[in-house]
Amino acid sequence: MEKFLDKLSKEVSLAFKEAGYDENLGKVGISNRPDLCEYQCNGAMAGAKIYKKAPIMIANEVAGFLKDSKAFSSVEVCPPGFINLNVSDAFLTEFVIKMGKADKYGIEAPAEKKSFMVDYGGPNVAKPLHVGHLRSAVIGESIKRIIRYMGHDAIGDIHMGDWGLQMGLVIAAIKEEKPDLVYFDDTFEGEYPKEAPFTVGDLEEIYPKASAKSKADAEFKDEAMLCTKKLQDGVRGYRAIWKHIMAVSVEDLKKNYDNLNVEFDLWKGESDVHDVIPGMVKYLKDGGYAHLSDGALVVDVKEESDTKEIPPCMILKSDGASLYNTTDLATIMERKREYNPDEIIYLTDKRQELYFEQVFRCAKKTGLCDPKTKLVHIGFGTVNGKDGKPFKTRDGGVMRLEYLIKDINDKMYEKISTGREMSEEEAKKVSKTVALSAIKYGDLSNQASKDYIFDTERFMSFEGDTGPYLLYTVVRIKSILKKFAENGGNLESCNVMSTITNASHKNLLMKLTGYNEMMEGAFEELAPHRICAYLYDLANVFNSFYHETKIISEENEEIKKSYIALLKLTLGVCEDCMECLGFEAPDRM
RNA sequence: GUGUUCGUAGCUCAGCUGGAUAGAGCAACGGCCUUCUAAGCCGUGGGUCGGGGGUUCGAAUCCCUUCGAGCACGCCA
Repeated sequence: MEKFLDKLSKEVSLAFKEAGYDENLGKVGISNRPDLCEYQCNGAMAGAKIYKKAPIMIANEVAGFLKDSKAFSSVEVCPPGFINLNVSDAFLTEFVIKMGKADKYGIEAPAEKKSFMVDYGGPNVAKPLHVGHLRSAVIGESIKRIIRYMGHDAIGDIHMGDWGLQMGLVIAAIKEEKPDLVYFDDTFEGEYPKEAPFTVGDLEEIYPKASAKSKADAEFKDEAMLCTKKLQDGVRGYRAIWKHIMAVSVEDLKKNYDNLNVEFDLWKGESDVHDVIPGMVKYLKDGGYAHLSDGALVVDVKEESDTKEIPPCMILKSDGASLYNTTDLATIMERKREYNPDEIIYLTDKRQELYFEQVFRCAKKTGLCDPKTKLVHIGFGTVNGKDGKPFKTRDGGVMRLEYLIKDINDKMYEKISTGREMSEEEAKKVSKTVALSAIKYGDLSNQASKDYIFDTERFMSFEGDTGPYLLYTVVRIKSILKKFAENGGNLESCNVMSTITNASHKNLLMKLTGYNEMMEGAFEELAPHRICAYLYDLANVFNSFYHETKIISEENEEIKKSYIALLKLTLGVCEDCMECLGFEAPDRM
């Protein structure tokens, strides 16, 4: 469905053309002076230079041709050459009526359906999630949903850190503590136990200890490296214990991501490409792409247009071992082979920007990646505490995501269960829903690339630009619709009609018309915060309308039904926005 | 050092490809509930958009410069 601003622009462009000017000057935008008009066109001023004519004259001529336009109820020219426009009720309501009937409120299926892979989450196996993992999960999930909503295909891949030294450290630590375990007996030929000899809790303790020990104890570090090698070489027992670590850890991760309403299609990791790395390295060598530099195997990725020094992309360390780059390149290769997507989107901390630039260039240059595949890195900023420094616990440790979420859930439960009549069970469920919106909206409403301050109190507030405020607004709408139905009203029979009763009514209609344009923008820029801003604006205009307008008690039956239809539309738009952001509203709160 | 991102109200942030008087929220103050959830709405105060220069009819936005902050810059991920 055509965008509303484009429809208005078409009208004005035609007037420019009729007046003898370039029709491209007729672009209409939302007014930045709502006290003067609803929409505005500044083309006359841009045209002044081209036609060597006073802008006010051009504007007046154009306005003359707009007199009969059905789209506008008023057209005014203001010095130096603004064309101020008010949209006619009929034109506006006609659009909203069409929008209400259209699939996805006027968002058309894409001309060309594309396939995307979204690489997000990126947790490390055997290590608990911390606040840093929040952004990747929340933003990535939203981007995946936006892509799907726009009618494209998206595969979400968690891309775990499940290989390399970190696993060797864990295995070495287990071995040290329980050297008699059958996994470490090289002569053992039977079947390994199905049960893991440890729990998630054990793993969470093992890793930090092992990591610290390896730094102080050289012997232990050597052992860890040996374990890593044995694992990678496929030694039976080491693979078996690794599988236990994976199973235990993945189960826990699933639980955690589940709590965030984040869902992955693929649970792949670095280990999945281990076997294809030798082939890839051979390909890079044989193709003449890679060469040795200071003992390491690298691919040059400099380009003439560079304004900065881009170091080569390292394929193998000087000791011949693979590294992050190696697995990422191999993953690109495998993704090409298995899915050949049109675009791969990576969500990581923005500090990895240069790194991904190197990897992308290398993948393109060497043909590991299809030339048509677009590789995109979305680097997000740091989550800071109230002091503006990276978010920490009170004693300065890393804040575990699980505890953070639990803390917010508990606080929200307290807030919701006091002063509301609600069963404990419902209050728990509702507070979890509201808490999730607080966390996700708090994160997503900031531009991804910027650092932001994680202020629990502010995010959880029901006032202002917060998730709970939006949910509250949606709950209000639901409540009215419920009441209407309880009073015997038929929701299906309600239609928006062309009467506009007051200013806030019109504002609501106008805000709704911007939906498809906003969503397309959010998709093109992969920017969930655009949806947040729209949702907040929409909630505000709705609340104004709500306070100015009695809906259930409206006596004119037709107008009442029109209001109800408008509420249904507003609710639908809000729900679709929230769906794209990855949270939802309860029925009451 | 090189590159890069950023600097907007007391605080947290918007501001799309340059447009009229720079916007929200929080905090402060003042109104509005016999009526659909007042967890709301309406209003008041608060700013040399870090500084300086330039391009333009017109700059928070584009260019240059300067100050300040963060981050990255081959064997970590």
